[in-house]
Amino acid sequence: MSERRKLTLKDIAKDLGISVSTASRALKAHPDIAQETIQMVKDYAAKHNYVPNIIAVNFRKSRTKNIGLIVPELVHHFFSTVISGSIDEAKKSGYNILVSQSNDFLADEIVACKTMMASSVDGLLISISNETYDGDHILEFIDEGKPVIQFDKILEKLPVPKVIVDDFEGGYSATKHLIDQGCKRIAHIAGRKDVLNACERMKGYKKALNDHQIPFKEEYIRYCESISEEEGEQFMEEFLALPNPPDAVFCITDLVALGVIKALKNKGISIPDQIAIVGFSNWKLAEIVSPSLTSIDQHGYQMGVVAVRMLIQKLEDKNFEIPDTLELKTRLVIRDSSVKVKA
Amino acid sequence: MSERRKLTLKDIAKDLGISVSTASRALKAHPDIAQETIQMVKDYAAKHNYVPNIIAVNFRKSRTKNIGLIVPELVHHFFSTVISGSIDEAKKSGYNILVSQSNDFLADEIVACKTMMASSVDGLLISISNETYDGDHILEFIDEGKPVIQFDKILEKLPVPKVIVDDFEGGYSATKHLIDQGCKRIAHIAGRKDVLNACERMKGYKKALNDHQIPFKEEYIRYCESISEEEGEQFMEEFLALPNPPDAVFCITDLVALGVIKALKNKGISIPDQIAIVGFSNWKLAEIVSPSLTSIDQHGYQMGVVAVRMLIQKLEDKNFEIPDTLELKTRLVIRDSSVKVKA
DNA sequence: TTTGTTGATGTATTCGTTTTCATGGATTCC
DNA sequence: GGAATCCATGAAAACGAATACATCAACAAA
Repeated sequence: MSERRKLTLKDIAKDLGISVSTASRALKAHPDIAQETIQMVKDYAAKHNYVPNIIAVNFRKSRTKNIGLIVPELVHHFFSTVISGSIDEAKKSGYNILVSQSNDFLADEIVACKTMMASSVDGLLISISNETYDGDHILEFIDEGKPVIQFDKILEKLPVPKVIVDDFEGGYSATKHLIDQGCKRIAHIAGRKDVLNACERMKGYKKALNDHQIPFKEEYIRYCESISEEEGEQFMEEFLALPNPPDAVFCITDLVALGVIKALKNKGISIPDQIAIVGFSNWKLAEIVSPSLTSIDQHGYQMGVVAVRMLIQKLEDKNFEIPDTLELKTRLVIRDSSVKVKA
Repeated sequence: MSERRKLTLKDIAKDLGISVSTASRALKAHPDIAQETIQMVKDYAAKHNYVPNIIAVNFRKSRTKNIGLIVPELVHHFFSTVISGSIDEAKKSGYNILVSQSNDFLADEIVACKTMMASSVDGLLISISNETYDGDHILEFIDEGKPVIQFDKILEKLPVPKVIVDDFEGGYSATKHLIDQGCKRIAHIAGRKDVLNACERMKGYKKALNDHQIPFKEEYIRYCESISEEEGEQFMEEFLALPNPPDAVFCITDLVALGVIKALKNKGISIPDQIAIVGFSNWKLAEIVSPSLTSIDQHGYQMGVVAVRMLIQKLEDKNFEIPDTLELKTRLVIRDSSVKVKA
């Protein structure tokens, strides 16, 4: 109904008897413009509720103020935390976040990249899929002069800055915590050997054992393929069948730990007294399961914030050099699944 | 490095010795243009990898192809499902989704609306906060000629189309399911009386009781304020203290059901044999808890898809009339927490 | 031949803002 | 008194695509 055409600079100029350029400059308090003129224009603009046409501005500046964000999965506690952080941080500088998901398929990831390119984002944040071993589709952004930052799941060989969690430290502190609880036979259900994050956690695990004179035993190791609850359950059953079963399990992720808990409950084995458990990622479910699950928090929100902040710095100042790798520390969140009552 | 300036229509026109307008029209196969010319231009464009400058196009058409999406909480299983659906659907038509969250505060919601307005979205999808009883900030979009659709949590009095879940039916089928299991004393932990969804579920609950000649008893009703696990636990304890405790509980949400389960486990009461439980929303946790939780699925993904589809239809065709209210049916997902073994 | 019609293309304007490059008056300097 | 220097402003040209309107040839109808 109120078909009021939007007020433009031209309207202001005409009404005030000045030129469009003066109006434009006055609004940004350009030093060339007289103080009174600036006041006059600003007052007029405020009174008539002038708001610059952002589409025109973006066109003029050839930018969109949109930042692309590609994650493997959107309906996922960790990633939605990251998204939440990036949106909040981007908003502060007037940027928007466009989210897309790869479903952990390379093909979808490539499509997502193309879509982002087509909607002409100013820059890209990406956490790669499990299938991504080559980053040509990502490098295209660089070719177009659009900065890119990788986060969490990264392709190490890509010459693109990275924001990651210190998985090594996380693996170390999870394992050390179990050692501190008096555990001697600590198993590890790991992720795929070709996924970087998983390897780092494994390294942390090994280092912690080593630092405390506990021998590493291959029989206490299993590798997940799909990082599922079912795998956790199955591997735990295998561990229980060993002549000398472990007294603790460090799991690559909370979901796997859930499977482990299920297997132990089925056998009537008490957690943590007989077997202590630590997960990784600190998902919502860690609070929810019983017993509640000790886990490693990855500061997803913070990761989103940091990644966006660096990208925007680069966007606003071409000369800004994004640090090559930024590692966030993890945090051990102790809950019931790992704390042995002191005898 | 490759500082290749982007190919524009002007370049094509010059190289081909035609005018810019002919080039433009040829690319969209305008009927005025000769077939050979169309072919020639298209071939050239394909060969030189011409991609129209979307920022210029959007400017010319005064649109952004961005759709705003405001939810109470982003890190939330149901809402991220909705987001996932809307993003996927929007992508099909070349639209982007800009997500923002209100944290269930009115003030944040207003800010989010302003941000959306400032980034000049073409339309808005919104699920209101718990504090929103007045929609002036939402009507502003209508004033600006930008279509709006409410979804899930809606303000009924707002003259703005709504996509909702049939909460009444959900409440009814949850209750009926418990009745079918042979339960006679069915309690309901409800939501706030001033929240529409909660009331509808309550109505469905009452109707189901009534249809099966079970008297409604106020003593079996509790109202949550914050819809928390703690409330579920506390109210369940209150129920247990009754002279004649319920043999089933229908909870406003899965999280509340979780609290109920916790309370029952503490008391050593068996689920579902002594007390059966049904939740609502079918969050991830429903599969995870033990016993797994019977719940009502709200088809979040589908809701996102539908809402976006209608908004886009309106955007592409001003004359399209969005139906005033679209109700999606719920689905009862039966799990262990409610199925009594037949004696 | 003249007029009308159609088909294919070109010209010019527009969208709203920013920015480069004048312009012209006032002041200062020699 | 003329040149140099400011200062404040305006005029105009971008940015890239879409489009209303103009042109002009070829051909058909009269």
